[in-house]
Amino acid sequence: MANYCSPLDEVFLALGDPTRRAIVSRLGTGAASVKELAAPFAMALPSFMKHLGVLERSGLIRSKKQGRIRTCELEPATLRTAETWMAEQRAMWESRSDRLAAYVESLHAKEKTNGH
Amino acid sequence: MANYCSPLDEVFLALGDPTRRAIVSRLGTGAASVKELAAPFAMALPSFMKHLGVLERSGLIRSKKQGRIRTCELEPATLRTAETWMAEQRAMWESRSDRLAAYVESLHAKEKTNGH
DNA sequence: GCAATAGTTAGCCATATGGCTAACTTTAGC
DNA sequence: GCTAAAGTTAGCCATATGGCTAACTATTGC
Repeated sequence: MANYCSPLDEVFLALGDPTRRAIVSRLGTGAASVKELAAPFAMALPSFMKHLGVLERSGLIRSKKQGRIRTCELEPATLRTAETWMAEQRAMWESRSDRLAAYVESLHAKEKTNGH
Repeated sequence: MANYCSPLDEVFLALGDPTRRAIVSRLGTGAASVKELAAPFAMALPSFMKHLGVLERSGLIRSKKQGRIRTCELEPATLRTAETWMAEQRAMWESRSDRLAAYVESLHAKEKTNGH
């Protein structure tokens, strides 16, 4: 709560685009240069660089330049924070629905002892 | 790949806002009316309704109106699809880094047998 | 050292997002 | 049936996003 611009904002926003998810996917198989990453996309380089910018700002990827080549790499820890948030939500929902199921169960049991 | 506007787009975009994540969090504890949901936020109702609209469009929540009250509820299956995508990415990255570790390990072993 | 390669910067454009107010529409309650 | 409550619709505004072209910078390789 009191999320005054959480890093999660940037992470989820970054993942909310198919191009960027594809980049993350690709980087899951190993580091790559900007040119390699851009190759599959029918998009001008500057447009593509913006996507990389968003990903890097979010912390999902890291990059460094050696000579004229910039190499990008996944930062799995960041992906992890998002996964964790979602797991927490699911846990909350599941514990609640477990209690609900237990309650419904207890109603059934009561009904039975009442011979109804 | 070939993500011509995947539902994941909407889901991740929806989660990329603290207000909307808070709503999801709140709904994890049980269904609620629009007014109840809106109460914690210093925001005009129409603005708040837009957030609900985004969440519903993404499939993360469901709502129905009875009388003058609209009740919103979490759709955990949708949250699940996003969690699954992330788990897949992690799996990919981990299997790759496992192979990498194994490779490094094999190099060490080789070095050892070479008496170096 | 000159040309090609790999990025980068600047600036334009259309559309989407996230906020607002004001006015309207149903219900629910007295 | 009139008022208050709970949403909804319409329309405005500023900023962000995602795309482009054109022009520039810095390395590399011959």
